[in-house]
Amino acid sequence: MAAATLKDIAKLVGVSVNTVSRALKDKPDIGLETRERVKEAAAALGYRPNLNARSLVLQKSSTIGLAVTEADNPVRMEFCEKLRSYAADCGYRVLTISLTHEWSKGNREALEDLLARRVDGLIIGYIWGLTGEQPLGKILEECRSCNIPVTVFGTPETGMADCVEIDFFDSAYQLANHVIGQGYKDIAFFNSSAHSTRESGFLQAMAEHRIKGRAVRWMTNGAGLENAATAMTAYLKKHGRPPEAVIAFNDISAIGIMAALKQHGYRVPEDCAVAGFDNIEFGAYYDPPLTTIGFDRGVFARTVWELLFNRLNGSETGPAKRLKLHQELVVRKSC
Amino acid sequence: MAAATLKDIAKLVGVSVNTVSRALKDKPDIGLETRERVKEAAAALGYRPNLNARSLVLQKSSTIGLAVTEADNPVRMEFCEKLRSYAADCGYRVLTISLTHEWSKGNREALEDLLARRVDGLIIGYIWGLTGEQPLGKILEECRSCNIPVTVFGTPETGMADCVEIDFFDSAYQLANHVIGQGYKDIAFFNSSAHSTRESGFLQAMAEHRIKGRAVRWMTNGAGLENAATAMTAYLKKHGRPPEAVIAFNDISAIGIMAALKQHGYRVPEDCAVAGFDNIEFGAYYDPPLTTIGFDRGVFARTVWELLFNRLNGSETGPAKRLKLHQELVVRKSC
DNA sequence: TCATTTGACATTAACGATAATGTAGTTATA
DNA sequence: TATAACTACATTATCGTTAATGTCAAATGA
Repeated sequence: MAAATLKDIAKLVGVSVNTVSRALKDKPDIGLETRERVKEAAAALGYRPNLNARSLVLQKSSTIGLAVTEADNPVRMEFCEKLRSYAADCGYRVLTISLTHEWSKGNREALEDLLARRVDGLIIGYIWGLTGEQPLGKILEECRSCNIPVTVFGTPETGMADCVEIDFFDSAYQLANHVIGQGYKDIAFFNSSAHSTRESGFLQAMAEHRIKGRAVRWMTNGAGLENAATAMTAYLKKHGRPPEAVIAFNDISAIGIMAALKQHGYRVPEDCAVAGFDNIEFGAYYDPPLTTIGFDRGVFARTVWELLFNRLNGSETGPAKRLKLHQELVVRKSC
Repeated sequence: MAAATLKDIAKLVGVSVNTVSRALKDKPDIGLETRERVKEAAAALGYRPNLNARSLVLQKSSTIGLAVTEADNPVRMEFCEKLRSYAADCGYRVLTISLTHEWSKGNREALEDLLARRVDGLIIGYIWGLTGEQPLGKILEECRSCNIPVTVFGTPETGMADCVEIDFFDSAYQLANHVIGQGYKDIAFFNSSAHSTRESGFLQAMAEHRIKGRAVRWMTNGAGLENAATAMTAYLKKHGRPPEAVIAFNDISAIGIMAALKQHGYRVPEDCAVAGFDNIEFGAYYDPPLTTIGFDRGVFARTVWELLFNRLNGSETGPAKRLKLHQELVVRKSC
């Protein structure tokens, strides 16, 4: 009734449990005919190895934990899938969990759960605004003391784990220069609360062109559609009209902003140009298609995975590494 | 160096392993002072129970597997999160994997992996077009023979597992009636390849009003933005102008269709009204806001969970059950 | 021919946790 | 006072799997 075990196969074939184990793994010291009979019996019983038992005795699970925020963001999904694929090529399974930006009890429990399953490594990404804060820091410390390698990305580095950064300063700088190059002067940066790398790049570009940049923080939980729309509505109420151009924290918020603009009767880009970050698929299908900045997600996932894999196989043992990834402009009609 | 075990705590405190186990679980037969000392030592060592070992000896993992397609669809995400929450309330953890519609090797491997981790139950959802096909059927059969309860949803029932259906026939019927009620007569249903429940509901409503319905199948892998846009472009090329109204297979394809319409210079809804299914968040922020049909996702997730939970705790042992869930119109500006 | 190698298996121990059972020492009961 | 009952532990067995040894007969070599 329950799932078949090696013992069941052993009984059926009339050999010892160990012989079954070795036969199924094509190890030496097993007769040809015995091997055949074992495999047949295994197939007949629908045998499936118990990974829990295996990871117990092997002292490794061949599993890595992947924890990201905003898992419904298409960009994340694409990343997760690529990463799963790279890991699989190296013989690792991936357990994915989704985190929230606010460091809730749920986040901690979800990560604890991965550790309780004895993952061999951990990848944590896209967490904002809580670098070095107690909860994440404590997890990282525990991982270090247990010798579990961790790679983080999309979050300011902590020094406690390998880190792949996306160069958002440069991205914002590039994006701002593009917007400025279009001839706009009254440019507003719509920012999320505690994230300022992009803002700094924006301000840098503005300063170099001696334009006074405006950064609006809408101070909400995350850069979602609704928050962004609300922020633009508030902006309009305060200033009476939109800026000439808006750079949004990401594509999703850019779309929220465009929606609000249109709702109030403004045209994009004629009355207000809009650009975002991430290059999500939806952006290309909005009206107007969204100008944005993004990167090759395959390269990104591969970079993150290799960082972790080098720790897993022991080929890298030094102090925490730090890599930076570049983004490229995608110019469409919104700006 | 490695993670702390009960044995480590036992050694530190000077008691037996079993005493430690019982102390941490607040079971009787343990002295007050011993209990304290054990807990202190556990905290000091950063002890975290090994779930693999626990599930081995308990013969249950308190974990259920959740497999859905299109995990980047916001609707799915919301569902997954609610389900996780309900399961947690019942003491179950959830392992989530994402499937593809085409029944690839990856799908099977991912499900096998869940089974190999000895999940206590399985929830599979949003798989199209392969009901009763070998791969899924075989998995369901294996689950049955291992006594692992399964609940499926968003896919035609198989008779082999409990099933929660969304009443897409009725939904399409409602939606079509709304569109007809708006006065449109030349209405096209943009369908995905192998899914016809919605189409049937649409045609039924059309027939009742003696209007000739048109159903276009764009025959692609999934109802994504790009496929939908391509389909509408093809429609325009073929007919020279859009229909008066379009009902799309889902909100995502509705947006793709609207994007294509606008790209060719047509206005929505003036030149062509559009409606979709699902009520995704993006729809409310599109220009124009999308008319759609959806349901309370909390209720849906709870329904699915309870079906499985009743099997897990043995309160339901009969043959496969089948439930149907109703959807409600969300009328916005696009139609 | 007898020691030695080799092939093909069986046996044992271990992983970490838990349940069932065992056992001193104390307390309560007859 | 003898014995049962209880307290607070320790011991042992078990889950499914794998690695490290053990074992025995046949094949090989000197």
